[in-house]
Amino acid sequence: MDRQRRDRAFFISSLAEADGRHEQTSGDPNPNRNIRELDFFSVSKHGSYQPGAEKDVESNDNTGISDPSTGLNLFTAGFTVPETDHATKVKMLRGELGRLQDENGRLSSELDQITGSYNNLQGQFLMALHKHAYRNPSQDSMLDPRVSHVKTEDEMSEGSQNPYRQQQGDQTSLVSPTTPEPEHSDSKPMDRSTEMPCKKVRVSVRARSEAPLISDGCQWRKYGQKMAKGNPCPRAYYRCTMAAGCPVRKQVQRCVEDKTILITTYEGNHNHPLPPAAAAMVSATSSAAAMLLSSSTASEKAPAGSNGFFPTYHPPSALATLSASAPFPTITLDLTRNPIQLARPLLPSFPLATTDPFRPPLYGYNSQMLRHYTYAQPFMNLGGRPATSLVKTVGATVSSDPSFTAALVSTIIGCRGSKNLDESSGLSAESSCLPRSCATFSAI
DNA sequence: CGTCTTTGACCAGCGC
DNA sequence: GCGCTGGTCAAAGACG
Repeated sequence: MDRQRRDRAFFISSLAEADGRHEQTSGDPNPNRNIRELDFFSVSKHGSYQPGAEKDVESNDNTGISDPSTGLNLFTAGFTVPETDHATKVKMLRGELGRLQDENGRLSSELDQITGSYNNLQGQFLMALHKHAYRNPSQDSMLDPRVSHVKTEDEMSEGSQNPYRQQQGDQTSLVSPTTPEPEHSDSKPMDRSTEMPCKKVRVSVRARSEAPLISDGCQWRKYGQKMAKGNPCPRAYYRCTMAAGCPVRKQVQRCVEDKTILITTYEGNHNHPLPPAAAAMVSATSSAAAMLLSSSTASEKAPAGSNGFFPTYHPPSALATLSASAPFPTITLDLTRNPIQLARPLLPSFPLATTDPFRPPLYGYNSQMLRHYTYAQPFMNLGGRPATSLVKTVGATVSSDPSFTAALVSTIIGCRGSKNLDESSGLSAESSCLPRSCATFSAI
């Protein structure tokens, strides 16, 4: 392997040398550009390129380079450098460089296709999971039977006896899960089952804020306030006003133990595209939820060993916890904890950037999860309390109940607004998105 | 004047 | 059945 690194270093060094000598004739305004594009090979075992490495070249055995992290043989063509004719040398090196660039582009394209196919398949898999759970509610042994068969919005509307809602024609018709399920009406289209009937799954976000609200990018209208038992601070009720009939509601209340902590609980799916900040909020929650949902399976797939860059997998529950014992299954995203403690344990054994093709394969995570994880950390406050972990229990619980997993995914990850994540928020891999996502959780 | 917040009342679920 | 609690409504007031 060391020999291979030296060969690569020699090749790059030779190319730079030759390119520099003929820079004036090549007409290339950026003579180092090509070298930079290949420079990902130059990392030595010490983590940096060794300028003098080429001096240690003992021989060029033309065996090629097989990078174990990619399984690719990117330097297979054996070539020798004539020492007498620089023009021939440059010509050959340029030809080799062009070939490698073509191959690099082709591989990048293939990687994009594979990544896209993977994400597509994962989406189909989650959809299939959800449909299966919806059609087989009897298998929901873990959950409270009240939630085991989650009603569609139409079913819930039909079952509502609330005169206010009937009067207003509120399509969202939030009905308590204990409401008896109405008889099915043939007049209701059955294809509404695809609408992810999992409204009652909730996402709770804990964040330190002296302000009465945290800004999450959506527009909210306060419609009520109540004193909750056991908490001297009132609980405020908000509904989303970004679109008519948007069923999303949230509750805001201060933590009884620490009044600097604001607990915001979201419920329902947005029926409209999300603004960038809100999309970032959803994405952060999705990230935590996704990792939570994948914790048990990912831990099985994680590689046995670890190194400094790909640490051994730890469940993400230090940040996100999930409770199925509550009246509604609730994911709690705790942003009050110390990010330094959380950064490594949250980081599963997968690459963070899918744009880098020279990383190990994805262990059950799609690119959105990975990207969102990377920027989910900055808005965590410092100075939090020690992290607690419910994860193993949660992970086992979630993995043992596909219906709950599907419901959770469809509510938080597969919500109708979430498809706008990357479109509206620009939450691609660009690091420039970080400040915006951070602002998502800033106090207003 | 339109929008938003406040707040008392109402409703449903749950436990006793 | 009754009381408690959580959630919601809508009239009234505040605000720009």
